[in-house]
Amino acid sequence: MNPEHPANSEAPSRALTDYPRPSVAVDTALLTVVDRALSVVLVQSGDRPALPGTFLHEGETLRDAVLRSLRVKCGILGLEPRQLHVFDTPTRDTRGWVLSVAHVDVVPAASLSQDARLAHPTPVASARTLPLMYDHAEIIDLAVDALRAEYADRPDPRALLPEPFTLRELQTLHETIAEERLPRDAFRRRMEPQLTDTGELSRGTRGKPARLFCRTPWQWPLAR
Amino acid sequence: MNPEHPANSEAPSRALTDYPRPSVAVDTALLTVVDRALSVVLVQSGDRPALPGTFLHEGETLRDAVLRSLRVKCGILGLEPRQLHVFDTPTRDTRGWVLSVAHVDVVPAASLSQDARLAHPTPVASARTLPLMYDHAEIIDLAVDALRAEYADRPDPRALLPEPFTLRELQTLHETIAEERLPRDAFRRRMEPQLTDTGELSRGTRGKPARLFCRTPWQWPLAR
DNA sequence: GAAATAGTGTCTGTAAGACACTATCGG
DNA sequence: CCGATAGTGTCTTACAGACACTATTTC
Repeated sequence: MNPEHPANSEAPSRALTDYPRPSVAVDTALLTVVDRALSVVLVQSGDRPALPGTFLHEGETLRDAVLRSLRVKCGILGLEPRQLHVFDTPTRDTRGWVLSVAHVDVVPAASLSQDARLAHPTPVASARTLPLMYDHAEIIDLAVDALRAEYADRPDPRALLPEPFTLRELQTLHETIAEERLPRDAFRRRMEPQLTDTGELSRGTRGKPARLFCRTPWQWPLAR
Repeated sequence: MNPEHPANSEAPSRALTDYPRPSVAVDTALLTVVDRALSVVLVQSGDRPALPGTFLHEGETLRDAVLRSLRVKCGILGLEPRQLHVFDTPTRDTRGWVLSVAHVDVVPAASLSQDARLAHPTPVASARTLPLMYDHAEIIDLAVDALRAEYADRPDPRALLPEPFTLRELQTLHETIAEERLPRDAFRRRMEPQLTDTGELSRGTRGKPARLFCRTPWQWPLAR
């Protein structure tokens, strides 16, 4: 923002609202992991699947608009949306001049199973084959990249796993997000110092019981 | 964007423009390196220094708005703005509801010395002490972080150095951006494979003449 | 006991930092 | 020759990947 706006440079007495303004929307790639598949929540929008989104209301922050759209369209609460990119092609929406601020958010699958009519988790591999609207395929790619970057060095930073969990469960989650196998010993060496050992062991599983861990309140930059 | 917009869900016949819309601005941290100092271009805006910015015009992309603001306010052409973040606090501008899309762009110092009345490169360390407007201090921090990330692994990706250049010149530039000394041999080992040797040598300098290099058209991901 | 999984130890290759040494210019 | 800078070689340390071995449970 800058005071050298139209109201100053052309006609100081005119209000900002005398100049054309775009509609501003938010669209969110809500990611989750169901059954070892990295998935994105799609809603039905007219004849096509689409990411949940809404228009920004007056006096509302982008974050609040995202949370509102997820609440209304997916019945989801309490998340941490993160901005990805503003899509601004003037012709991207046939109804008029619309900017869309793409977001990513992440939620455990257990939190969204309330109403399958509203929220439809779809594996991202399948979603890529669907006729999505506007820039939604691109938003999904940006969201997945952002999630992978978050999970590259830290154990489950978005709290997808219920605590406590074993290292095996953590590794399976990270492999699902990375979409590749990870070396077991290197994974353990990197993650174990960042976890808190509960002292308890898993029970009822096949094989040797595994130690159970909790997430450690985040420390910068991997304190020693 | 999503068809479940107000015009659909509340009153199908009403147009998008019947609903309140924000003004959308762009603000750009235009970074450069002058005289071994990482600097940001400030313009005078009313009584305060500020980042160059403008309001988005109808039918214009954010990129074009950034380029227009740099052209009009700094006399600069031909750059590559990159989005950083959308600032959306409803009360951040006293004149009304204004969103600002923060950008970073980078330009060689030689390209902006045309009109000192318009463009004022200021070392970022000094800029941090100034009473900047709105969120501009935060934008500068985001811009510097983005620039550092770009320069961490690649030789002068924003083409700040005129070609050809010596490894010493390249290292001095990278040290200025990182604001720390870099180990000479490790820097050489990492950067030299990513450069093209011109076969020429520097002349007229003190000490042994250095080989002159050009940037190599970018290869992913450091091909071997 | 067999199968399965957890946890640990060791070797090797790579890359970075530290350091030293040689090479070649201007003065 | 001297100072200064360029360029190269080597040693050490850190860490990731590969691999193997031991430990402890269920069936």
